[in-house]
Amino acid sequence: MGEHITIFDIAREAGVSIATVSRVISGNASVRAQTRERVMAVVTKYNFRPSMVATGLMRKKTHTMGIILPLLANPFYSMMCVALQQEATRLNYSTLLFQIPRGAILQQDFLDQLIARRLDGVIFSGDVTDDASSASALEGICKLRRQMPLVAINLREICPELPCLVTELAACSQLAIRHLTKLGHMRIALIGGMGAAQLPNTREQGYLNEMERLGLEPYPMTAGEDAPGGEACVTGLFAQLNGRKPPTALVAFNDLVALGALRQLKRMGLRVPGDIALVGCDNQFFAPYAAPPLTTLDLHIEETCRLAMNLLVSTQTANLDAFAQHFEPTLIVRSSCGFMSEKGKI
Amino acid sequence: MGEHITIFDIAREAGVSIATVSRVISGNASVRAQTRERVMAVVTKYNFRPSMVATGLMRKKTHTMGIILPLLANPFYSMMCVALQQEATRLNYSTLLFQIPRGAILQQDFLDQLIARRLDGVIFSGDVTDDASSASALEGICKLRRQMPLVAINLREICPELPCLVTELAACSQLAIRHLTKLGHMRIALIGGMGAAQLPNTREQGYLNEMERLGLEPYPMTAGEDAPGGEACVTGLFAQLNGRKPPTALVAFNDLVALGALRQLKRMGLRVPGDIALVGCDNQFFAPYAAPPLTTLDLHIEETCRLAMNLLVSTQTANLDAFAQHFEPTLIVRSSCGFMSEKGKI
DNA sequence: TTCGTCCTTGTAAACCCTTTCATTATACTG
DNA sequence: CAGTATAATGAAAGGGTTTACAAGGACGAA
Repeated sequence: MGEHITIFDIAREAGVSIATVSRVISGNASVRAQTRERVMAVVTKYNFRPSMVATGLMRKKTHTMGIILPLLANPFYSMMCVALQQEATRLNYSTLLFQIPRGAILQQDFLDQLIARRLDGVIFSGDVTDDASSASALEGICKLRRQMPLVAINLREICPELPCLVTELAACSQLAIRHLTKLGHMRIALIGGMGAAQLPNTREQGYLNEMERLGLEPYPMTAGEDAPGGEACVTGLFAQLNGRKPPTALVAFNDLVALGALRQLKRMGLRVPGDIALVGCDNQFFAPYAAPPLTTLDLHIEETCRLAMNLLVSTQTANLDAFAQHFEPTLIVRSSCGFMSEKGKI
Repeated sequence: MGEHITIFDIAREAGVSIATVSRVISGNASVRAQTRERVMAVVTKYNFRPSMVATGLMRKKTHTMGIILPLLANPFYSMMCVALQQEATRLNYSTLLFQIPRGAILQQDFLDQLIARRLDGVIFSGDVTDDASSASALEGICKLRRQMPLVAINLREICPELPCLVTELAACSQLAIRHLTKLGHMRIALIGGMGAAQLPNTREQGYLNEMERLGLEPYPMTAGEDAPGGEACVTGLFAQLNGRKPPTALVAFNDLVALGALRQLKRMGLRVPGDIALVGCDNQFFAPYAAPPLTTLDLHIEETCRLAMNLLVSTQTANLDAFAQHFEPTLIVRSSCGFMSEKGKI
């Protein structure tokens, strides 16, 4: 499209040097009022704005933050994206969005691109699993962190050097289980997840630990992270009971899984919460609209994201090595667990 | 974070001029094999990649596309974002995401920023309404289009100059209504929307037109675009019946509205599809998991997005003025409308 | 008047590349 | 082996800014 107007054009038309135009625009140098006005007139006449790629080159600052998330198909990550992007805008930054599917390791090539783009910083979030791909992703992140400001969300304390905001994911399972035991449940299964029982502060760990603490025997776990996964999980769970009595309550990895579980349970003729209780996680937008409305956990992810972005911006001035802040989930009670009074059957 | 390594460093260490390094990297000029190797060794040693901000300045190409969408809170737009971003990545572009809430007009200030960033192109999508804010947004878009490559999705043919990919939204209502009439319904209401009855190719228009074509009397419309809105819509609809018999079928503006409607209907003691049929729109991920699973319309938005991004990229070489391509929605039948046989009650 | 300040402005270097143009090295032809 | 065509390289300009530095002018003090 047509040529862009440059600072030279403005300078010529205003009858001053480019330096003066630059000073007028940036506003951080003294310019005679009369000159300023003359320049501003031309500037507004053409809607002139300095090319950010040129200023980026000079100032070594692109005013752009990278957001690296797994596929946004999971609305939880959409929420994060929304929150991060909005806060960035508020802070006068733009956001470059990258979706890297879990498992696709953060290859050198990708990291190099981030560097080449001279981003001012990067926010990273994603689920981590026990397997090798996660380890290598983590490694990539740590490497990246040495090259540019980076703050991680929910990456747990695996890379101690990483400035991290972490939701207490283990506490999610704990809260869910406590809620259920208060309602009288003792046979509680965790459905969904991505196989991260070895890692600290995961829902899997939280489940295992809390069950042990209460002297309850955990059910074998089944992996899954979306609605179809949730269906498969309950099928799988009931298939590998091996004579053991079925659970009276399910803790889902997230609301998506819960949604799938709901469907499969209905298919199996089990009523929620009448026959089996269910608690989700993430408090996603559809949770109140499930049938029955889902009891779930709110992770306060928007607040986390806001803080993360602010932190990232302030990185430029402050040192955040090993910064960490923790967020506690809160239980949102709706009706998928029923009420104490209904539970005479334990 | 530490200084970046530049092409000078590479050149010095490899004992060649920066021009040669540049040629080796870009690969589009002849360099003696031996020299190339020597340079490449240094390049890989340091993982050197030319700064994209510098190349952006030289080549006048940032390899960055802007994506302008309304709030991603609506998973339909998340889907678009995912699809657009993925296709961009495939085509070797990065995407800068902007969420501009509908109503927040596309101010000059925002447009100027897009220019200042020297984006290679912009994809725009959003709902359009009858009111002034939409008109002004459209105007902003048209203005932008004169300054940089731009393709619009579902913006209808309002700006004839705009290269557009458009889903036949009016056809959505039409398909839904036909499906319902085949099942015997005659009292059909449209719930949700944003007040766009005046505009061509909107669900609202489609509803009105098709009802008229069939000689059926339309119900007054109620606005809303998310799940809470859907609840309000059915409440509102039943409140302003004025003695008229209630509808036996509801066409929802989208699946979110349908979800809300489902909840409110249940609250009112109406069973879906037993007492009232419901069709959604967008075929969002949760549609199969609603109770009952939602009959809805698939807009093939991923395909649309893929094409849009390809188009945008090709804009650089081809002229797309007034390009337009239309996509037909397809009906996805699940169980929220029941089956013909159930309907003895008309 | 003359000197020293301060304010305003312009000149030019720098940022990190790509690319044109000129130059030198190599290969090819007769 | 001379002469020419071609391949490989380097020097330098250019892209659009910011900013350090220098210079000019106004002004008050001595």
